Amino acid sequence: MKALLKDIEEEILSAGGKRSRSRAAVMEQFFRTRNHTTVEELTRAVRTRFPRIGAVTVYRTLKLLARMGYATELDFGDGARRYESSLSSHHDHLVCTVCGAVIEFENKDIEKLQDLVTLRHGFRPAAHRLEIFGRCRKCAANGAEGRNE
Amino acid sequence: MKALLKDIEEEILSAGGKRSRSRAAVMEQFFRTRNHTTVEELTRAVRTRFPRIGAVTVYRTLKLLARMGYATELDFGDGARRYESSLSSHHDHLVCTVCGAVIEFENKDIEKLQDLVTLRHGFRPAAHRLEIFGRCRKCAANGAEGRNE
DNA sequence: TTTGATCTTGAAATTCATTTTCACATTACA
DNA sequence: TGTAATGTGAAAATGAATTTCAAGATCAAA
Repeated sequence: MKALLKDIEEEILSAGGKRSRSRAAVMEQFFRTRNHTTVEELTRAVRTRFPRIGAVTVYRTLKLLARMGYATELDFGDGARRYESSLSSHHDHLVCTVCGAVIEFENKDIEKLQDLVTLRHGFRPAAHRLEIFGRCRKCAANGAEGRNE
Repeated sequence: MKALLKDIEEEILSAGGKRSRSRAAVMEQFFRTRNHTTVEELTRAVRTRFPRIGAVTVYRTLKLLARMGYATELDFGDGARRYESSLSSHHDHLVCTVCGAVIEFENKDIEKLQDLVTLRHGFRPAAHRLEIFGRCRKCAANGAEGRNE
């Protein structure tokens, strides 16, 4: 973790950037925080320790991490962009449209089939995103209605 | 097509809605227009024939169609929500981050694997979305840089 | 067909996430 | 240490999407 932050800082340096306390604080909090966090959540979290850090810096830092490949932008259709660390192994999402729960899953076979598809189209994949929307076990049992029903 | 519009109108009626010329015009244009259209594009198209129709009505109509299951909301990460008719068979997308080209593909095997995954989690799927981002054949050959590089 | 309740509309106002601007602070490196 | 460049935060700007509201349509009952 300590090492990770150092690596990122050095990558920024060698790309012509500079170190910054604010950015370091945001990055550390980001890799600490639960996954699928929004800018708003992360800003609040960072501010408990560094009250003067602005939301703009959080936006900028997350965008930077995404550009460098350390974070992934997500969209679960609720109007707020979410970010997750891209360091843990790749996974996709089951999103419950009733209670908002997000279940992560990993499926190598699906990935392999995706590679076949891209190959067939001469397409060079860089990233992908698979989200399945529906009702989680609990909400399906309750027979409750979802956001779009 | 004529029949489709009639069906939708009747579904709206039996749900307590009323007929409307504006909405009919938007719907007809929507099913005529190329896929992956934005509200802005569709508004412009509708207005060539009905200049007084407002963008608000287009927003409302597309949202309605999505709620009724006749349209699907998409997000290719370029800041504008897109809609496609959900009448043609389901497919997913390869999105070129260099030139913006969108290639549709269909893969039953991937869908089957998805069903297995949801089953395993007791999840009742209602919709899913799979987008693969990267470079299309042409842009990969050119060695050009993409939006996020 | 008139009436009246209800839905729909379009323009303008509003909301809300995100981006840009800008003056000032911080950092890197000579 | 000087200084050129990058980073910061507050406020302003942007832009897509939604809400509001008064006026216009539509439908069903009388």
